[in-house]
Amino acid sequence: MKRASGSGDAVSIRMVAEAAGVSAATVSNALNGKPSVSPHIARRVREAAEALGYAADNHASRLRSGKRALAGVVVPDLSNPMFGAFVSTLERAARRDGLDLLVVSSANDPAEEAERLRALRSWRPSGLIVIPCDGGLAGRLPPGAMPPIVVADRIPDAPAFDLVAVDNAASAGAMVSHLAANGFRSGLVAGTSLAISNVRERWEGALAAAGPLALTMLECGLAAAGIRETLLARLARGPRPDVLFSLDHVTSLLAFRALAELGLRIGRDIGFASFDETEWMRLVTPPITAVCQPVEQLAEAAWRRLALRMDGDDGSSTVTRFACALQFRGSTLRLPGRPDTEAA
Amino acid sequence: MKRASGSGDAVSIRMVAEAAGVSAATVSNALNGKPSVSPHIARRVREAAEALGYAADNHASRLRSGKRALAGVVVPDLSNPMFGAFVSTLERAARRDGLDLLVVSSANDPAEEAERLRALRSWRPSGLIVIPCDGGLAGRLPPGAMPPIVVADRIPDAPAFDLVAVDNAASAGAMVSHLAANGFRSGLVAGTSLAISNVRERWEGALAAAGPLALTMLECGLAAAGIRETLLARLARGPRPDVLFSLDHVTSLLAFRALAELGLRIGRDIGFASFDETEWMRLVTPPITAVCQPVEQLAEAAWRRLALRMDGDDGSSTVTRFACALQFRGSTLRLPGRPDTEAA
DNA sequence: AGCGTTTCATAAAACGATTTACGACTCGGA
DNA sequence: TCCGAGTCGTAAATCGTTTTATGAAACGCT
Repeated sequence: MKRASGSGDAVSIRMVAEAAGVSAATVSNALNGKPSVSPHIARRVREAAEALGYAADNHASRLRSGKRALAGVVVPDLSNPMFGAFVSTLERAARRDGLDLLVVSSANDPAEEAERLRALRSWRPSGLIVIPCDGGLAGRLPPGAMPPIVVADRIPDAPAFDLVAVDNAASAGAMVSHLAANGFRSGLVAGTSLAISNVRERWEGALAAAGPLALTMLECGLAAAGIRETLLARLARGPRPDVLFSLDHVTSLLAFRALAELGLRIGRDIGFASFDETEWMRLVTPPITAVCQPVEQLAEAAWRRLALRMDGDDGSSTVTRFACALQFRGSTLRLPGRPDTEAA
Repeated sequence: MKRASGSGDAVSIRMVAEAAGVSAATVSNALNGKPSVSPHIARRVREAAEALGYAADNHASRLRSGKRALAGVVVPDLSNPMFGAFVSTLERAARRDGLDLLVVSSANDPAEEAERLRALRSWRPSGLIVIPCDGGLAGRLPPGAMPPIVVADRIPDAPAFDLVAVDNAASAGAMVSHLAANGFRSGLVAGTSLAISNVRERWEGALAAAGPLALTMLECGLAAAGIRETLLARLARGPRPDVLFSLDHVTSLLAFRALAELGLRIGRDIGFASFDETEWMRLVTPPITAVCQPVEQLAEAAWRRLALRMDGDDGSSTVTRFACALQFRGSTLRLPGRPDTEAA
């Protein structure tokens, strides 16, 4: 049988040595391609290793050699497709550099995040990529030496980290310009909370680019139920905005449903745009205009940055921002009820 | 500064020992709560460890003690939300048992899968959970001793593994019964390939439960472009089926678009149901009837099974199947063009 | 005081690999 | 024949931790 009970009966370098009739050191040298072992012996060793199904124990190997072997990544929630894609890309990049990836989730909970960082550190990873659950990451690092850390997507309060993120302000601004150009005159901007850096940056960027478009911010909170309530309340009473711009995909989803619930037809009664694209936005009728975050680019860049740090670059911390692509779709065509008021 | 260059300058047990004025062994005993160390000394050690920010090196620890510390999980594609949710649940379960999770992706490529299994083994994980990319997993295990393996979601050709999966046949059957009861008389069943066990089981289950509903299978292949072409070709010419039942979420997505492209109105011109639910199905109009796979249950069950094996259970391999919930929605209401032909 | 038990800290031996330092051997040249 | 320079394999030291075996001190009892 191939399967055995655990790792206790794994074949060690000494067994290979014995089988090949050489010393353990020679086995190590041969398998690691050291030139100081003759081709004849090297072949014998390789054959013995093959026959026994030997694979060096990474723990022992790393312990003695100190070579890089692991990197860690902390995300707020793996079941979020965006983070899934992020980790997926990261994993491929790490593998290219011969590192394995320890993946942990903070469940969007600061305490959990601190705990997971602690646990991660015991594996002595050569580097860490973190998508923090809030701005307070710096205060949650375990005491003592830490490997280089690259922060992605969310902006920490302390500027002491390398940061790779999306150009929130510019992208939100571009979207708002598009809305203004299409004749929308009043906009409701919905997001979870301005305490979240991404949301704040997007709101500020939108505001700065608003021009003739009058914008109002609506903070909906972090819980799904609360978001729904807040949106329904605001849309049901008071003057109806020309267009709704939601600043994250969770709010977008709930907003989409709220609009349906209220009988507001997207593209006819009200315009709709989303920061952050998910699959359904292309499928509904009309399809939803959205800001697409370049997740793969983010992950690639984060890894590149980390690779530099792991190679000893100790320059001051950098900020890398990526532009988002804008997908203009049917949900933000000019409103039919309004005349063309383009002020060119 | 808190951040240091790498793991080279990490504080070791000896430094703690020196700081506390005791031996390394005592530090180890104290921190691991061994009763043989007096409360007075234990406190001194804990304080010293705290002050220096000491955390034991897991590699050394695992090497010497042989205690369980890592488990591995192999998925075909982390950016697939279903697998993301699976890994997410798994990670929480593993943590509960004090294990960290090494996550790797096989990119749906058998060669890559073999490679990743090899790499994983060098970490001497106490257990492995694998969602194989095809049935040939057994042939891709690296030679030599392996830890216990639980296979999830996809069914391997060789029956030598513990298996945790969804009850494909029964669920597809239940869906087909629903369709038949709603008066649909001809159905097109679309899936990637019958060579994939999940698809095959679903098709066979559907067929067995068809009753008065005449079913045809349409294999669309694995590439997105090919799936689209095949669907368009089949739907454009020949007799139009009353209902389309797609057997996986990728095919569902492409089918949804193909129907739109052909101008076929779901729920009016043709019924539509999907095996596997994704977010958009609740959002489009009409919403799509779907079979919902209990991903979290799958992950929990897979971990429970693995935990048993890691505890030394060496009974013969088991198969655990889970029923899926069916969500009946607007896409499979009785077709308006047809009379009620219910054969009570 | 003498002696058997307990209590508690430590020195030393692992764990499985890599690296260092050394030694045996061959070869070429004078 | 003898020496210096290469080749190539190995014994031993080492990484940071846990475990085992040992022993010193304290205590209770006669």
